[in-house]
Amino acid sequence: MEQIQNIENYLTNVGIKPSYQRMKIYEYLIENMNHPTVEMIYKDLSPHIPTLSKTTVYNTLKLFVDKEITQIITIEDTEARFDADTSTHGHFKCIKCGKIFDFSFDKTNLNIKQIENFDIQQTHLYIKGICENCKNIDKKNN
Amino acid sequence: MEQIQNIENYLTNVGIKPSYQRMKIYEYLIENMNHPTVEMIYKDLSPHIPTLSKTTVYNTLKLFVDKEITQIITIEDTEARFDADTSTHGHFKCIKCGKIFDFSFDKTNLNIKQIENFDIQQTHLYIKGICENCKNIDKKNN
DNA sequence: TTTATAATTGTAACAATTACAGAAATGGAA
DNA sequence: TTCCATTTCTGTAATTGTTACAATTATAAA
Ligand SMILES: [Mn+2]
Ligand SMILES: [Mn+2]
Ligand SMILES: [Zn+2]
Ligand SMILES: [Zn+2]
Repeated sequence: MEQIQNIENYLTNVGIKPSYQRMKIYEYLIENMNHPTVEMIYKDLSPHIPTLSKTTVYNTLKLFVDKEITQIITIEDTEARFDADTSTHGHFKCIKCGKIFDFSFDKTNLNIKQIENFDIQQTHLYIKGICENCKNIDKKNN
Repeated sequence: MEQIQNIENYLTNVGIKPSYQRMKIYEYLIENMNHPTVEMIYKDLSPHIPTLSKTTVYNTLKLFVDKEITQIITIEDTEARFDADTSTHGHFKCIKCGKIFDFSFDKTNLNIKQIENFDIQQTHLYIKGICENCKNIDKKNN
């Protein structure tokens, strides 16, 4: 209710006309910070917005990315994931359970010499491996 | 000539039967460290191997990745890129000229707390922006 | 040479994404 | 209100990167 009100103002402030679909999709993104795919967003919102088209999900996300209120996570090469948290932070993907975890890192002391005169606009750190929970499950089974 | 000989031995050592196609594709990867796409590899090798199939390029790259002599670079969400340098190193993509630059970074001082008990297998650092050359071109035009 | 196995090829299938044209909604001006 | 222009949304078709699969070809041992 009030959340929607906030979203409406927020979208307006960044120059996006707050249509019902756009508000619902943005609301979904901030309530589900688990880096959803287009498919997940569409599947979950369809019951509540029966007329929703997958094209609208694609168009809306592209608009959000253009206006820089959403970032694309390409940690897997199969399909894109979306994140309403546009701050620079890292992503860990567990190859066992598939879950994607956020983590923060210090990009100031990366000490990168080769590109020090380059103009940096986006920094993405992707780490793959096995999360603590899956590690413990593995231990038990051995 | 001799290069091919080395590649033949190298592939054999990592457990890959060195067919002509596989040797040529691996040779292409180490001679073109510009992180080619499947399309680039296929286009460039086709004239020299007229019977080459794009499926063979896909199959061969998957085999190289499985045997860990090649890594997949997913810096763009459109198509996969391949890198015969499997060491942990960063990639910078210039959004003007599209070129992808390698750089080294010290992953030890990233200071990541949230995933310190996780089992890390791969680390990918992708940075996007404008390279020095394109920056200078921009300056001249303003 | 025969025969089994592995590698390659070409086509079809698939899945994610984009293009596009028509329908619906929106927001003034008359 | 009605009319009209513009924007947004929708559904389908097209496109693109990738994978599945069956048939062909190459390889190598018996
Ligand atoms: Mn995130
Ligand atoms: Mn590289
Ligand atoms: Zn896990
Ligand atoms: Zn450049």
